[in-house]
Amino acid sequence: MNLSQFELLCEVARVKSFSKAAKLLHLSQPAVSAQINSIEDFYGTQLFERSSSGVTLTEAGKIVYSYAKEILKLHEALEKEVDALLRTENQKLVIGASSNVGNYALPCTIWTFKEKYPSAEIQQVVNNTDTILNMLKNDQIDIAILEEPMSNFTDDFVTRTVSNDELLVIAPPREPWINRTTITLHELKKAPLIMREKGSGIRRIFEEALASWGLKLDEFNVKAEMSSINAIKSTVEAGLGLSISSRIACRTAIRAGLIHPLTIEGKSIKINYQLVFKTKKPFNITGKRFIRFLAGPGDPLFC
Amino acid sequence: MNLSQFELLCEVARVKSFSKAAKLLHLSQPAVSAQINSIEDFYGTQLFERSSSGVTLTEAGKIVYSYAKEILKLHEALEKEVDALLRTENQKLVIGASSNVGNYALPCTIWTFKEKYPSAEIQQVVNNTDTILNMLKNDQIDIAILEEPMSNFTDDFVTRTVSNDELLVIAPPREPWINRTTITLHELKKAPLIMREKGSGIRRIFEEALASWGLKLDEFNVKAEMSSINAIKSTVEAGLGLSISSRIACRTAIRAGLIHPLTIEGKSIKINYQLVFKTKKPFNITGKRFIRFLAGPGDPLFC
DNA sequence: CAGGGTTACGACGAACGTAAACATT
DNA sequence: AATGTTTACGTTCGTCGTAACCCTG
Repeated sequence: MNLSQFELLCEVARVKSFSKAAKLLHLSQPAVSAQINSIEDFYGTQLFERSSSGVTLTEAGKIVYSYAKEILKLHEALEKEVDALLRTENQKLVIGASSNVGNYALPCTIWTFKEKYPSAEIQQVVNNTDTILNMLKNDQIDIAILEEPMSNFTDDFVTRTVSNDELLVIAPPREPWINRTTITLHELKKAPLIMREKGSGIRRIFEEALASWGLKLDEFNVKAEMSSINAIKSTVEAGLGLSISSRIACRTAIRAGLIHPLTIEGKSIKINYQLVFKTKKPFNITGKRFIRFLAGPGDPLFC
Repeated sequence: MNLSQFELLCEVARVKSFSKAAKLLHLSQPAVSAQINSIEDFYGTQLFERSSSGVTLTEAGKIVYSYAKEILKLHEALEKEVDALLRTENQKLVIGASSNVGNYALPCTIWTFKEKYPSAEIQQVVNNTDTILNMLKNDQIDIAILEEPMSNFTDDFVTRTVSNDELLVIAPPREPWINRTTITLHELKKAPLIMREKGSGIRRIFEEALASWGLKLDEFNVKAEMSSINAIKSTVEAGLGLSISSRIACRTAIRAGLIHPLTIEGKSIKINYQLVFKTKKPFNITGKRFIRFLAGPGDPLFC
């Protein structure tokens, strides 16, 4: 038996569904199914009652569940104690992140991480995707979290998808947009558009999406280029144009009614956020833990 | 992290040596080394101080060790509870064993096993190797423990070595043997010899050893064939001849001074005791546990 | 027929054993 | 030399994801 199997079992028991647990653990449903089967095989009895509307713990399952929680708690305490002992050691980790990730997602992630590992010293660097990538190459940062840097990557780097998001068109919250949920590509081409600067991951993803539809950014009515997401939001809010943003970057502004989100009719532009680091990097304990942490249950960035 | 890794760590900590732990856990030394390395990597710090005279726990290692013991204890309690819940279920396991194993090794093994899993119902069948094999084929027993049945086996069976032993020549504890520790092949060929019956694993192993030296049993002076190990020992003790036996079958008689062990000069005949079961066998919990148990630390048969 | 769980299968990585190297006494 | 650990390498087995399938409301 494996601690991660206990974690899986606890997650399944908590959400009462293989498929939901699979999503939360970043696994496929069959993988969860197989793991549960192997655990049941280990204890020689069924632990979950399967039904078409999810699963429930059997009597034996309840026993295993309660002990599994205890064991995991004990192991967390173990990690904390080792942590306390090594407090004097090098626990520093420098994380670089693109604007979207660094400004809107990562702070909460780091906060959760530091709650689990209080002695970790994390330094955060935010810049646009290209700049962060260069810093990673030059060893100025240990690890990066970026919009999917696609294939322009050598074997020297490891990438691992940790979350996903989508691109939105953002508009001022008034006519003609306020009562619409979509915008046609044709409309978007004509509208005044504010873009992020070159080197922005969001901009690149948008351009790649355009390319896949046979379009180029030149054909659009780009009024301004800005490197600050806040500046863009303010500009859109002021009604000076539309822009492109990730959902996470504008979700609070949307909730506050400051800007209005639109999707492009019939299209959807997904973003994968990835962890990137050098293959040969010898991480200290904080680095190893942070990588493990991002692989754990729940969405590490949208927490 | 894995429970078996905790077990390995505890074993290493207990015996303060990678190589000794490897033997006790039926692993190679490099395997233990690699596992410890991977555990140390997980916690981000060294857990054992290596020296040429074994290993000692570091401060961090002591912490991990104490928690590991707790976690394993908790997991044993978990198994016990599941066990109690399933007490009404089918917990029966029929184990067949050859004379050597069944008479001299298995009783203690089963006793230890039942101490760990009190609800297990184990029935033991003892007969010679060939008979036990036939019973296994006919599903009269669930599992067999035998002298290595070599290669005369199909894919339908799984074999797993669980312990080893050696063949001895046993002699009466008086002249001319009492002051000797070895016997030449030439002497053995001439001496009156008492053999186990055909179908005995011990006899087959002896005959195979002879064959590897270019000899046949016909060339020996076989005075009698007996199917009872006790009868053979009594006969040897009475000075009526020499015989061949496994060390485990005669160790108490040797300790009591009733018979005298000899090895064949320049030769050594090893015995591997193996667990054998049908590949497709769907074991109940007792069966699974028994198989796991035999793979655990310590020599399961010479306990 | 849609949501949820299982089965089948190919790919990848972890763990093992063997053998050889290396370190210490 | 002997004992004990590490490194190197090929093999095997476990775990994963994809895709197809099956069951039930």
